[in-house]
Amino acid sequence: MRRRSSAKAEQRAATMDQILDTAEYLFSRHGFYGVTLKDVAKSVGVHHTLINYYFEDKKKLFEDVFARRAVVTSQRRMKALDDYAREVGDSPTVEGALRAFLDTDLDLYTEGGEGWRNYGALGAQVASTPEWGAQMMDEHFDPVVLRLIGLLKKALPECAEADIFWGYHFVTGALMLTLAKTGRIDKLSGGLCRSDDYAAVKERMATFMAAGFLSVCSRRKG
Amino acid sequence: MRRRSSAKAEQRAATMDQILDTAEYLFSRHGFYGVTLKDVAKSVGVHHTLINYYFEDKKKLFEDVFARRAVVTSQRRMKALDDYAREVGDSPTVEGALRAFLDTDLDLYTEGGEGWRNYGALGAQVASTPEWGAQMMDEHFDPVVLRLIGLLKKALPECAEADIFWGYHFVTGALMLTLAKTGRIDKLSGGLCRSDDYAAVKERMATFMAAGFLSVCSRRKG
DNA sequence: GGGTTAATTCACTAGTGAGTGAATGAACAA
DNA sequence: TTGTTCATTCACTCACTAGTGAATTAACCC
Repeated sequence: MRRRSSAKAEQRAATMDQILDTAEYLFSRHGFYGVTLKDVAKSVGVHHTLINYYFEDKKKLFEDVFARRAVVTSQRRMKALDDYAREVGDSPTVEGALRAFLDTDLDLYTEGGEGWRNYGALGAQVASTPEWGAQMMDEHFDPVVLRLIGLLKKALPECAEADIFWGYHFVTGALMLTLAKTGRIDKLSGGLCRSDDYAAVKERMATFMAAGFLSVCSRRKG
Repeated sequence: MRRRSSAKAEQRAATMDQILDTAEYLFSRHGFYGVTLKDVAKSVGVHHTLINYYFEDKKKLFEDVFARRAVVTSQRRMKALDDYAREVGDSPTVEGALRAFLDTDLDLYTEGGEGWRNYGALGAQVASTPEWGAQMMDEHFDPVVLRLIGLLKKALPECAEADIFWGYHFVTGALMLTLAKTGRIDKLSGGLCRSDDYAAVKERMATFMAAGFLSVCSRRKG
């Protein structure tokens, strides 16, 4: 007989999700070392040792927080890139590939609610953490990034490989700072632009970056 | 009579510099909360309470670390922008302005030795820290950034202001990820590109970003 | 309803955090 | 040489850290 999820199992899942959500929020704001298990527990309204019960230790909690959504965004973008590649057959454009990669993600952060926005800020922190951050990025995002780079190479067959990798590096830097949502552009622009206006970024980013790739890659041919 | 700096004063300055250098290194790798005053003191070879003696408290130490070089890079870039503006009179180009801003800084990180490279990684972290990071960036870098934006507006008189601010946002994101020096691009590119190869970045960045600005700003005119 | 299992809390350990105020000792000035 | 100044250390406080193992409570199943 198929097991209908019991009240216990539901409670378990709900509590774990609450812990993950809260930890995600706090980690995204204060970083790994800036948050204690007690902070998380207190905010959830639960005894702090319960977190050890569910997540083994603090590091594991952080990794679980990161992995939970990394899987989702990674798969989503992979699918978008696959769809795009199928759609255009053998002739992708730089902007088309970047749109599949960037717009898909920006939509997610726009529509995904607060949780996704917190995760974005967390990802931005992880991405610029030399310690174990780069390694976590590698583990979760290498496949989809290499898929994008494959398409870019196809779109720019004459282009030096290094130019494409550095171009991707610029793209990801810009994306990470966007997701960090620090509020800096708000003050800098006197309120004209808003850190959380992902639609404004989506409107500009792929176009901007595509032109960058083209100019760098054509520069040698003068 | 002018005071010749005594052995004591020299010692004082030397010790403070050592503490600043060490704190800079550690903070850049583990973040504010990931470093204890004892870590710093131990690494310098001094009692941990000496740091309180010189720097009041931990937060103040961090701010002093950040401010020490922020002043230098800010002034340097301001001068480079002024020089460039004078040189070209009333008709700057996007790429020219970006070169004055970016290349000047990248040279500094290339030639400035290990201290500057650590500071770069620290700055990258600060820039993507929502907490007090954005505020520190504001305080130290708003003038030079607004100077750059002034030149970009002149170079792109038809361009919407928001496009220019978002363009700057992309530029700074890319620069920060470069300075973070996480090693990610090394693995991703299979060793073809190196995180610490600022010369490679300098070679491409201004060109890349200038083309981005131009394409976004001309997009509306179809 | 009673034994079983799992979620949650409790009491505790062993260690670390930043910071303070008094003590030490060495350069300094007269 | 003697009293002063100041860099540095020392002894200590108080609060907090992650984590463990036992105790408690509540759902579950027959």
